[in-house]
Amino acid sequence: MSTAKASVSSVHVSQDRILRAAARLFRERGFGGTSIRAVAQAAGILPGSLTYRFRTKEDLIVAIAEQAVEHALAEVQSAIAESRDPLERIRLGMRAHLRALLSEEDAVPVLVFDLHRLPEHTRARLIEARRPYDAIWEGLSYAAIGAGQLAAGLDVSLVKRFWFGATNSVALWYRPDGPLTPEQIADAFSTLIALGTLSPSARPDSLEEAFKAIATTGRP
Amino acid sequence: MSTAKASVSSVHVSQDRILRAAARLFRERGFGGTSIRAVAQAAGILPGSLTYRFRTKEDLIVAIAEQAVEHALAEVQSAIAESRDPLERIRLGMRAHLRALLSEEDAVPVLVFDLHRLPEHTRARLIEARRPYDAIWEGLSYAAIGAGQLAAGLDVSLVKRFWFGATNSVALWYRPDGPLTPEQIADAFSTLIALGTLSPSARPDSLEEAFKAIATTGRP
DNA sequence: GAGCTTCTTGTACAGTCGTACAAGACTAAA
DNA sequence: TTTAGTCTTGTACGACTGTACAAGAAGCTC
Repeated sequence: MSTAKASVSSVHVSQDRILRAAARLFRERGFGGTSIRAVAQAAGILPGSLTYRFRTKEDLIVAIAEQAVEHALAEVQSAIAESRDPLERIRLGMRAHLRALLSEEDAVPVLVFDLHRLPEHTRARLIEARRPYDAIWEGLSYAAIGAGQLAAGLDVSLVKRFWFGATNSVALWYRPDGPLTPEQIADAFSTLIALGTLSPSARPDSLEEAFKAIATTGRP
Repeated sequence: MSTAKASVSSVHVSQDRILRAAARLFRERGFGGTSIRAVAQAAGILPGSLTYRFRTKEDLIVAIAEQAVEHALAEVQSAIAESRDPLERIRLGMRAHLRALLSEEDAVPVLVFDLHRLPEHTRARLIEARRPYDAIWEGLSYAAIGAGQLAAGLDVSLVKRFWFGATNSVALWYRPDGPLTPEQIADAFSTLIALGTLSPSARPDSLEEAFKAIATTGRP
């Protein structure tokens, strides 16, 4: 990869076309359900050329993952730069995350949904590729906790899984011609996770009590 | 399927073994990544026998989906029978849903995560199979709204997607030997979506205002 | 145990899979 | 224009794919 990067711009474009085509197919049919030949055809090259660029199918999906991280990372970083308020930065970051997830960059959903069914070795490479992205969210979370904006007693890693799970799953039902824009969905989800859904009359007196009651004890 | 059901019990068991083996493989490797032969071997029969029972690969995944719905439906129905309070019934139902998702019945995650990448025709058959399950949740939602337990102004279908998205995604990271039981996770998620995550001091005065502000306008 | 149905077996087919590689076509520097 | 390096092509390999089917085994009813 790095050797190719040192080369001419026309090569780069082509590389990108291959990755886009592959990401789209992986997203639509899954990793196992997509053939090298199908990727090559979608990219407008012959299978042999694809093998030359990516020696194995695994190399291909790892390259896609790296592109996905690069893309999402850039989106999120530029989005959160708009504000200094930790909570607002999370909201803006989630907007960007969802935008990246739903954009034509099919690479992101591939990284989200195909990770768990890849060979162990490949999965490890992809998780490694995703690291910088995980790190940025780690930072955003701690900032909001430090500022006291999130309720005391919350299991932050569980909340993170909750939120990302909900947000990522938008890719499973979102249609570009649907009634809501990605930004609207992201904002709606941000509000839901911030405020909850109970009507005021049905809420308990002490939030702290309620939060401390959940998930504090482990397995029997 | 119905013809086989009229037969002997030993046949039934075998049918179930096939579906379990197939579901596990589909879950692990995806639909496209799993071969008929692999399923047959995992079930302890020869490929020919599998073809006899399920004429095509599509028939196989549809049968798995039907089993998934049957299983999850039974779990949820027996769980919600424990209470008459609409909100509590939703909490109990979600517990059951998550239990079904994480149980050894791999069929449920297959239905959740593989749906969107199947051929259109197959997808339609699976959505049809899932109908009774969707219906029961529809009923649970409306009951809670009718009882005024959910905040006014909420987009209920969006909340449903939010909650199911978060809950279903547990299957992507849950490990049986992890620190939390499915029930604990389900309850934690129920609390989160009920109460939100903001600290009391960071909450706005009027919930209604906040909820009405989200996702009420459509695309530009 | 005869007769009928249900299921399993083993093998076969035509097609596709991931990958390899010699041979040729490009491109850029010398 | 030569040379060296990069990339594409076309073809090939053995393994595997989903499905089909004749032949036989097993089970149930009478």
